[in-house]
Amino acid sequence: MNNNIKQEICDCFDKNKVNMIKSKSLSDEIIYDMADFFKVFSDSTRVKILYALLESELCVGDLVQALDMNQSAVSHQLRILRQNNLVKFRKEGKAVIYSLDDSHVVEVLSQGLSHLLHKNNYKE
Amino acid sequence: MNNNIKQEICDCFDKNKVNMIKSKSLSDEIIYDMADFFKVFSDSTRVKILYALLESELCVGDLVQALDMNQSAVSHQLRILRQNNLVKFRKEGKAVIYSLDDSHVVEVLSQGLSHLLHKNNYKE
DNA sequence: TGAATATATGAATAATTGTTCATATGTTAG
DNA sequence: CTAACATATGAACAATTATTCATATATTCA
Repeated sequence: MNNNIKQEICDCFDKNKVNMIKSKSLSDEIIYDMADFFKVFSDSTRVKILYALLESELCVGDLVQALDMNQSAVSHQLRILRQNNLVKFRKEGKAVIYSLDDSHVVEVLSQGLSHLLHKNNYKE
Repeated sequence: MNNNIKQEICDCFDKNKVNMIKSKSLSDEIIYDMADFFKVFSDSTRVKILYALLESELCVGDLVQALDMNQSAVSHQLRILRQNNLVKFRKEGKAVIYSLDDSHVVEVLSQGLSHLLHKNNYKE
């Protein structure tokens, strides 16, 4: 057995390590875009909307009913989802019908859910 | 007076659809936890920290150098990452060495990245 | 012991954000 | 045309949040 395991000592202000990290770091642009992408999923109203649209396309009025929320609040959040290309819409008469636009949405949501189910115990 | 009543319910209101959505909706508890989970990834400082830790475990001082940020700001964000079980730490002398705690972190980050790379064109 | 170092934290501040209210836009029916 | 409806939006407000400054805690070393 090899007891001579080299301990990884934290050499603070170790230029080599720091420079390696710096050289592999993503550009600020990508970092900010990434944070913004996840920010869209960080509001419960938007998550509710996305989960509802996972089941079916819906007009704004039906979304308002299903989520039991203020119409204006739903509209404002739909705008954010639209601007981030997570939902698309078509008009049908007076109604505007929203649906999921991005296949990543499903994956991101299910990843978040599986993370929580793994960590927590939710009762029925 | 009240001859200007705003209607909350639209004509396209589809009871069956709405009830179906309601019956399949997640509990508020899960929704809030999900939003909170993604909220952790919605700040650029935290994303930077996580990406750095993807390369190597790092003490706080090295993180501060690598990200070129205020020590206090990094510490505050590390606390949030800790509280959400995304990073773990061990002490080694005066230093506190952080590393990724959750396998989901890698998946979530790479999903966010692949989403952006598909959507955007980033220059070298 | 006390100085030096590494990290953490409370308070203050500035910036961002979600909701609500009121109203605007756009569509259809009469 | 006008009325009614469906949705969108601007402004105001409250709540949240990230950062900074100052300081506290904890560890090592002389």
